[in-house]
Amino acid sequence: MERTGKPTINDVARIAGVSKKTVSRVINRSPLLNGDTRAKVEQVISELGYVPNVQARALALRRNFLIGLIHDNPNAQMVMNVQAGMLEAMRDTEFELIVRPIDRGSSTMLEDVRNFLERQRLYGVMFLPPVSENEMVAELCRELGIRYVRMGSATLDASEHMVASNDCDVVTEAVNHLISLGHRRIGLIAGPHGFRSARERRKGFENALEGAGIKLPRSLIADGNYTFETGLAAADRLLDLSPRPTAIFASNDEMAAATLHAARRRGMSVPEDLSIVGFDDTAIASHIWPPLTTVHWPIISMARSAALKLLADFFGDDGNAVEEPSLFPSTLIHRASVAPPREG
Amino acid sequence: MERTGKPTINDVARIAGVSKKTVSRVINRSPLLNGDTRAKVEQVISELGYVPNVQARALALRRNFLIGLIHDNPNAQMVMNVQAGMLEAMRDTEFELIVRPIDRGSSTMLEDVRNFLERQRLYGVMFLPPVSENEMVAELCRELGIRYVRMGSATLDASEHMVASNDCDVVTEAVNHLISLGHRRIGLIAGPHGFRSARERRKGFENALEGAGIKLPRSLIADGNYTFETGLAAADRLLDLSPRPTAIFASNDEMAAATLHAARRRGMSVPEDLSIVGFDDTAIASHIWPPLTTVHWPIISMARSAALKLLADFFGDDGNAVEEPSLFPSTLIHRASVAPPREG
DNA sequence: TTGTAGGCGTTATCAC
DNA sequence: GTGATAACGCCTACAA
Repeated sequence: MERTGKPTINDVARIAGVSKKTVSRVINRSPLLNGDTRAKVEQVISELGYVPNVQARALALRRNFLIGLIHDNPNAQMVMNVQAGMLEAMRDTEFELIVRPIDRGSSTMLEDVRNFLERQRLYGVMFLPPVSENEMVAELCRELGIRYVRMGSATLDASEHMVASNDCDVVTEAVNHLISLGHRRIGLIAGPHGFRSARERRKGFENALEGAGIKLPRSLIADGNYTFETGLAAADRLLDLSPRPTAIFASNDEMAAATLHAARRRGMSVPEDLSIVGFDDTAIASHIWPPLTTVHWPIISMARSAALKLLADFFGDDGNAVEEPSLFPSTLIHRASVAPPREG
Repeated sequence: MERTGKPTINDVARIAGVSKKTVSRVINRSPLLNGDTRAKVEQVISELGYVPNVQARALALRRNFLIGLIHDNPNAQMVMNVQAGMLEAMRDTEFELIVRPIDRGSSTMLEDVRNFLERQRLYGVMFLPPVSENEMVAELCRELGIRYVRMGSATLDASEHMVASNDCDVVTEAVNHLISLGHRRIGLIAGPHGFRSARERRKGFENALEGAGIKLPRSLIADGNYTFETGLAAADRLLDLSPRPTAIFASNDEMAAATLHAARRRGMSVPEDLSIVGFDDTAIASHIWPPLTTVHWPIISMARSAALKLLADFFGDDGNAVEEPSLFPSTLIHRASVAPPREG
């Protein structure tokens, strides 16, 4: 009697003595259903251990319940936080998260994304920086008619497609803080050129100096690549200068940690000989000694919000739902890696 | 003429003047196909931009192309590395990765996993520790007839279901190294009780001391929870002892970093006043100052191997494929956080 | 409130 | 080699 494989809607219908459609109604909680019928069907469902087939459902509904996360981000903690935030929004829904790291750099990157989106026919996708900064992926989504949200360091798209932080302003705030402590020779370890976030943070840095009327020798800007190793090299370049900078703003924590590393390696103490400010507030920032003054951005909230934007149509019978914000202010976290310079 | 939505196999068949089945054969690279027919169909496919619908395919084939990753692991870098390793194995296949963090602790954990597996009908799942150590999830997979692989600190299952490291032995090696340098008072910051990895590492620690005939005061073992905060508290407890330990093995890097943090906070220098060994070789281990001596385990290789085990049936027309290993030896990485004790 | 017929886009069967 | 026809498991019309 028991066929191999799992029971289907037909089995339930047959055993419960009703039509498939009635079972379907039970599954989908149709309101117009006799209580007795429903009870009977539910009874059979639980006896059989029937579970609807999502693939068949997706086919019939012509849409599935998959949300994609596309990223080419080197920061593990950030990606995990994004996943956590998105999954929080998707909790108790039938949506699942499918992750797709891609290779920026690769010449076929855009084709890869296109293939992925076309094949999977996702309900929606989220893009993380830096790939999110690429206008062509947004264009692609529009062409394919697929819901998308981009995460970034500045507003690049319409509100329903964007969650952004205010990198530029918060860096200005951070550097102003250094200036207010008396620092004048402040170094910058910049991020990679292709990254919008790198540009924003650099702009914020320059705005602060300009606002304070400090003229900036070009040599006080060193290029990094958001990695520890490049941060180390950049820090060494800055610390080789004479006179040395008394403070360094590194465009992310990884490079800030490298700066600390470089300073210690040459016997300098932090913050006495050198103040350091990072960006991201990743685990390393609070775990190294001394703990890093850094910029915290609410990644989990941003990701949750992004997922909710993606799911807006799904939740949105009540069109008057509170609209999700698209700008998420970052904040400066004061810790022990910053102090006034030794010699005023 | 253009209907809304994407072209289907029917459109291709109609325009190419062949049957659906022929188109299907082209898609699936059936060998018995006239070259002309194939060329014509491929022409139409590319003109139309036709992409097969994976949901329909999944329905017809009665299996999909999704691999699940189930974890409740607090270590972001580890999870990301696992994802990277699995995706490496899945590259250029039509498989996709769907991630599912779960809440250990939750009383409905097992039910959640069951629902997830039953609904999604995945091709296979990978479990990360610590949930992978739970025998009931393996039991569940067997019951549901779903392919699974577990990752762990010791061999818990048959080779085709397991990728394991040798935590116990490598910790013994690490502690022997400390002993050979002259350390006698060696502290342990243990991991949480529920974790097999915590047990293995503790066992390795005890084996080394026993092997050297060192009797271990109970107070030299402090409990941690694999988090920075608990590591900090545990380290403080050990450093409050008198006499102090001259070396501490922390069961993971997070807690080792915390130990370093605690030591510096009280003005001790590392490794002069205290040697520290961690476990995991996460980014923080090499980035803090001094860089941590720690245990490296080949997570990416393990994850790649695990995915290949999952996909063995799929790849495995050639049954004589090289079998994937299931034991992956970890290695001790010597860095600057270890030195001989100050007073012999 | 419930059931029937037909379709979603693909693959398997088995003729031709 | 190729093509009707019938699954696969569900859902949306439209009837009853």
